[in-house]
Amino acid sequence: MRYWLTKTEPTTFSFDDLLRAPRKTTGWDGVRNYQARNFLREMKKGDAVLVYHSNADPKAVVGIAEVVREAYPDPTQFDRKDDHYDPDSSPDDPRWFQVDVRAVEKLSSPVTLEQMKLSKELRGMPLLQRGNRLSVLPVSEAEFHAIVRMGKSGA
DNA sequence: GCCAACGTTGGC
DNA sequence: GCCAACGTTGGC
Repeated sequence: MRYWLTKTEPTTFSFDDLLRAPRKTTGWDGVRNYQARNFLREMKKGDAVLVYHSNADPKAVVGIAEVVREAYPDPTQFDRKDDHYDPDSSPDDPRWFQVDVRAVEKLSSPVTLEQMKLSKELRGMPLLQRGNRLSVLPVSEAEFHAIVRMGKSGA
C-alpha cells in the first residue's frame, strides 16, 4: 500500500464537502497535469490519501481519505461546458484520469504548512520543495504517519 | 529541437 | 495583488 497527498482549494471542494458527499466519496476529477495524472494511475484501492487545502487560511493537511476506485477516464474532459474540457482528448484514447476517494477521518487539528516546514521529519517532502505545483504527490510511509500523529495530537 | 510567450499554481 | 516557478504551446 502506498501513501499520497492531494491538494484541493477549499473554496472549490473542501474536506468537509467530502465528508458530506454521498458515501463520503467523490471522483477526484479535473487533474490536468501529466505527472499528477501518472500518479493517479499508480494509485491502488486502499491507498491512503492526505487531503491538503491549498490557497487557504491556514494552508494545511486537514483529513485522511482512501482510494476506493482505481483510475478511470475523467468524464469532465469530454464535457464542452466543463472548465476542464479538453478538445484534444477522445473517448477512444482518454488523456485524463481520476480516482474515487472516500473520507476516512478528519484530523482533530489541521497540520499547517508552517508546522510541516518546521518538522525535521518532513524536510524532504515534495510538498515543501519550492516551486512545487503538483496536485497529486506521493508521500512516504514515515511522512504519512508523522503528519497523522501531528494532526491527532496537535503537536 | 530550441526557446519565447503565455497560462496556471500557489505561497506570500 | 504580486510574482516566482514551472508546464505548455507554437513559431522557426
